[in-house]
Amino acid sequence: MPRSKEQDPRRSTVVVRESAANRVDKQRQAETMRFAIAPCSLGLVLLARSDVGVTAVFLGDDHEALRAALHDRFPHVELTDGDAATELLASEVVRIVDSPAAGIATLTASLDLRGSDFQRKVWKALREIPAGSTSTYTDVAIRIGRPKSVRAVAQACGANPVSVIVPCHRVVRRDGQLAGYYWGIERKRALLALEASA
DNA sequence: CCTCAGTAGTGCC
DNA sequence: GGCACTACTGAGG
Repeated sequence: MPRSKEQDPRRSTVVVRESAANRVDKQRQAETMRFAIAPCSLGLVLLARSDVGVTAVFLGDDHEALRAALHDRFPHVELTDGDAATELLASEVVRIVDSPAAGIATLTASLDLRGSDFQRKVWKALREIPAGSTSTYTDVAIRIGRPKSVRAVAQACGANPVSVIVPCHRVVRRDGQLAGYYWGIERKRALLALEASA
């Protein structure tokens, strides 16, 4: 599902724009990300991080598929098994998923979000939606000052590389329908149910 | 129910 | 630059 193309802006080349200080020199030598996979009530969660912060939180049912998805997302990045710190972060995400009341969606690590300016603006807005509540694509569009960019907001939600932590699952249609979820609509439903009961 | 147009960001020529 | 995608929405059959 994640496209695999040379000039996908979510790619490591964007690091240049994201934070010049952390840029790996033109990717002459590949950047490295560590990742860890842990089981949770939704299946498996994969967390990846760069030297800057968390770059990905994927959901799935299969170790290999998750790893492949990570590679699709960051084709030029060298992936290595997580260290203790990465495993810890993965377990934090599991905790946030399985007990949203305790989690309060804060991770003890910074995020390294790779995307366009517009996408990061959307993702930032999503992080302001409190657990247990929902917003709509229209509301988010208004909040970022682009009231007509409703569909683009939805698209940006779908491109969110850091599920759960950037709670794109809390955005639903104006009419109350759940709309879609990259990791499966059932997971979106489950996440919202867990948060609602917390 | 269903279709349609408006609309804007992004992917892929 | 161009064209075809959408996790949208409100209006009109």
